[in-house]
Amino acid sequence: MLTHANAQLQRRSLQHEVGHSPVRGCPVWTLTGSSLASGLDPEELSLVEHLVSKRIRLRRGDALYRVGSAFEALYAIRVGSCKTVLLGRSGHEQVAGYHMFGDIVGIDGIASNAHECQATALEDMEVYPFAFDRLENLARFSDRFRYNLHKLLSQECSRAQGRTLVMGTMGADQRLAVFLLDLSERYSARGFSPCEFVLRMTRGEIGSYLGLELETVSRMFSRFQEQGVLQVQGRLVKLLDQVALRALPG
Amino acid sequence: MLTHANAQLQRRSLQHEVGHSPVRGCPVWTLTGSSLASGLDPEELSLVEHLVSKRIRLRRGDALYRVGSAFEALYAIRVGSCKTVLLGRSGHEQVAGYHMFGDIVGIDGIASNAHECQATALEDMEVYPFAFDRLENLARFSDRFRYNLHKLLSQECSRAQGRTLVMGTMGADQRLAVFLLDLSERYSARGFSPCEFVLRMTRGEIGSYLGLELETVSRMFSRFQEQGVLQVQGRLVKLLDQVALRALPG
DNA sequence: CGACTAGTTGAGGCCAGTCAATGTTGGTGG
DNA sequence: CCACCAACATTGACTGGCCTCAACTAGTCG
Repeated sequence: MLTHANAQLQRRSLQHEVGHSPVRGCPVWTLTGSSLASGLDPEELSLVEHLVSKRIRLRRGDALYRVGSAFEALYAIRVGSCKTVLLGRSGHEQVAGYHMFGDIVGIDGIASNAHECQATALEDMEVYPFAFDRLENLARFSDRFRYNLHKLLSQECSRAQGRTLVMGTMGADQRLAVFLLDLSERYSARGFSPCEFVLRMTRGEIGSYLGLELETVSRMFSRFQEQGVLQVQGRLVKLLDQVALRALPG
Repeated sequence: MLTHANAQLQRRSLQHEVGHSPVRGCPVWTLTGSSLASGLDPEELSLVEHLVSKRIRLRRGDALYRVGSAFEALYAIRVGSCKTVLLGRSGHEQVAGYHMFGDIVGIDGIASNAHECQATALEDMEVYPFAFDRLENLARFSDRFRYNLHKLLSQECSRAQGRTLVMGTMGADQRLAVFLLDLSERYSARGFSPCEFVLRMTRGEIGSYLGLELETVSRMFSRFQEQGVLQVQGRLVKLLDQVALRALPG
């Protein structure tokens, strides 16, 4: 109950901050918040906006796309958050990413023209689809937009590569610390508190994302709390000692 | 001695296969072998070729670029192979990738205009630099090339993401199996034997790449040999039972 | 030859996985 | 309003896989 109210509050405060028209308007704020539209002049921005023809609503648990789905578009998240899940053979699955409003998902489909993972809403969502052929077309005319698109793709690489370093060299406590600091930074970049936020994932999903078991994640939360580094109550997390948290990873 | 002769042989046989002009010529074969130039018509191909102005030679151990180097170009590997290494703070480092001739390296620099890892030659190399601003420019005019470029970037993402799955969910034996099968496939795609090849990395580098210690890698090699799955002699690997190897992961 | 690097193998310890029991939360219907 | 249920979370005990430390071998180069 409290957590939900908190989310509401956050959402409202963001809307205020970026000062966008509350509903139905063009998704300017979604885009300017994203890397795709940064630095575009008004004319280019207008072109980008006109790529958006509809808005997709998802309920918690719904899939935006599934493994093997034909790749048609990138999706800008306007409201809510989702996870992307990779399926290993034998049903073994792993959370590949966590995406919040302002993020762009669907990049995994470009390589093979079919999505390689499944995107599942962690809460009710609204996303704007951008047909990829039209994005590519736009990239032909706008130097800046092309640059942004390349940067977006490249950043996705960097992110994934950073994760391999985390998974390959760090212990459970370090991994969780990195995860929390990443969340903190991303919330902060969106105008929210970097010290207090609500997790949208279960312990199991966090563990899957970090290459750990859910029990281990739970234990690490408890240990951090004992050490006074943070405070946890279910999915509500308060970071008390960011310095200590940052000192953990090597 | 034998291994080196083997490499020589392999190299010559490839040259034969793709039928390129043996030396000094334009790097057509390098490009057509790569994803960047696939499907281009002769005119476009010519444009790509003209992007190449020089050839860089590296000796084993030399760095093609270092962490923090200004990002200027992507590099097509004509001869040899290299590793890319990420540096965690506190000097901890991790091998991020292994790249052989026909591959393109340097993508890690796009996101922040500076390289995020270091590329080090594992043997003597020859690479062709492609100034990135000129690549971007070309991407403006050629739809097909733009598509290839996006695909290249996206594939890099997929590769990294696949690695996180390996590192997050698999045991030491499975990781090594995946690694060997990946090598096998890549050699095979270049016209070499998928069953017999020479590793260009030390046990320590393989371990770093897989998130394991060098002793563990060594032990896994020994175990596989005991089981009759493969045969190892130093860096020369012969895959005897690919079925068993493929059955391991998943 | 000696110094060095790469690789193999063994012994022991620790971190995280596994199994299992219990506690907590949120939603549903009597 | 409360009982009930399912999903989520916590905690403990035990196990095992991988890391760590260490000794030894093989090949390389000045």
